[in-house]
Amino acid sequence: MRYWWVNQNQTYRHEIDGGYLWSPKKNKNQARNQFYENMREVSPGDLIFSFKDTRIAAIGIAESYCYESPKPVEFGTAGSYWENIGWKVKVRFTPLANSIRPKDHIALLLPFLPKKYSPLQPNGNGLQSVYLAHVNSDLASELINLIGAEVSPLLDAAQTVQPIAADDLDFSELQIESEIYLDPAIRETEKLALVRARLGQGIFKERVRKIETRCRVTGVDNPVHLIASHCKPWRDASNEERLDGENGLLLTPSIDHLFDRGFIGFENNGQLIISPVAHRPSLQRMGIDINSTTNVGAFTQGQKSFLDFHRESVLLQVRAI
DNA sequence: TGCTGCGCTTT
DNA sequence: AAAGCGCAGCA
Repeated sequence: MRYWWVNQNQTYRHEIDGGYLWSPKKNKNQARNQFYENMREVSPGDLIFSFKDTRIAAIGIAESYCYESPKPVEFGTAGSYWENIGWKVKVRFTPLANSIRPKDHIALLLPFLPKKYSPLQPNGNGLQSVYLAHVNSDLASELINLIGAEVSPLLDAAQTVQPIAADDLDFSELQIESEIYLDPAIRETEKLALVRARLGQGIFKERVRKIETRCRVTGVDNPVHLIASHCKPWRDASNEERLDGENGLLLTPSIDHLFDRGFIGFENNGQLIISPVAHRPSLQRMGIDINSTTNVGAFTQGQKSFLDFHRESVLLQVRAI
C-alpha cells in the first residue's frame, strides 16, 4: 500500500461526493506537473489524505487505477483553466471526526517531509502548487497516529478493496461514436470503418497487418486471434489517425487490454515496459515474462511517434523528465 | 475577491 | 536568472 496527499480546497465537495480524484494531465502552459503525473501511480487500496482548509478532513481509499477521463462537469467554474481531458481515480472517502491541522504538529512532521514535492512548507502551511503528493510511510505513520483510532477500520478496508474497472471510458467513447454517426461530413463507408477501428477490426486492422504480422508479445500470428490495438487511443485520435496503420499493433486480447489500459508499453527501441502498478502475477498468467527484460523488435518511424503518445499519455508510470 | 506566497518547471 | 504556473492562506 502507498500513501498520497491531495489538496482539495477547490473541489473537495465534488470529489468527496462523487467518489473520485480528477486532475488535468498538464499545466495550462503544457508544462509537466509532477502532482498530476502521480495520478498514474495510484493503485487500488492506496490510502489518500484529503487536505482542505488547512486540515486533513477526510481519508480516501483508492478503488481503481488511473484512467483518462473528461473534466467533471460539476466542477463548474472551479479550475476553469484546466484542460478538458485529464486523469481520474475512483476513491471512497470517509470524513474524519478528528480532522487534524498539520501545522499544529509541524515540529513532529518536519523530519519526514521530502526534500522535493513536499505537500507542506517547512512552516506547516500548504502549497498552492500541490495536487497529489506522495507520502512516505514514515510521514503516513505520524499522520495516522495523530488522527487516531478512526483510521484503523479504514486501513482494514484498504486491505480488502475490490478494484473497480474504469467504466466511464466506454461511455465517453460511445459518445464520440454517436457524434461520428451524426456527422454529415463523413461518408457512410468511413463511419463504418471508424466504428470498427474502435474495436480493432475492419480497414484499420487490414492496414496494421501490412506493417505487423503477429502479436509482439505472445507471438500469435493467426489473425483470427488478433486485435488491432491503437497506440494513440481511438478516443484521442483524429479520424485520420484512427485509421492509420502506423498507429496500430496486432495483439492478442489480453495483451491488447494491458496495452490499452497502460499496464504495459514499449520503448522506441522495442523494449517492453511494465507499469509499476501492474499486478505482476496476472501479467505472468497472461504470458508476459516478468523476470527478464523483453525486446519485441524494431518499430517504424511512424509507429515511434504514436508510441511516444502512448508512453506520454496512457502508460501508468511516472516517466523521467 | 483580491493580494501575497512558495516551490517547481521552463526559457 | 527570470518568468510563468498552481486544488494555498489570509484579510
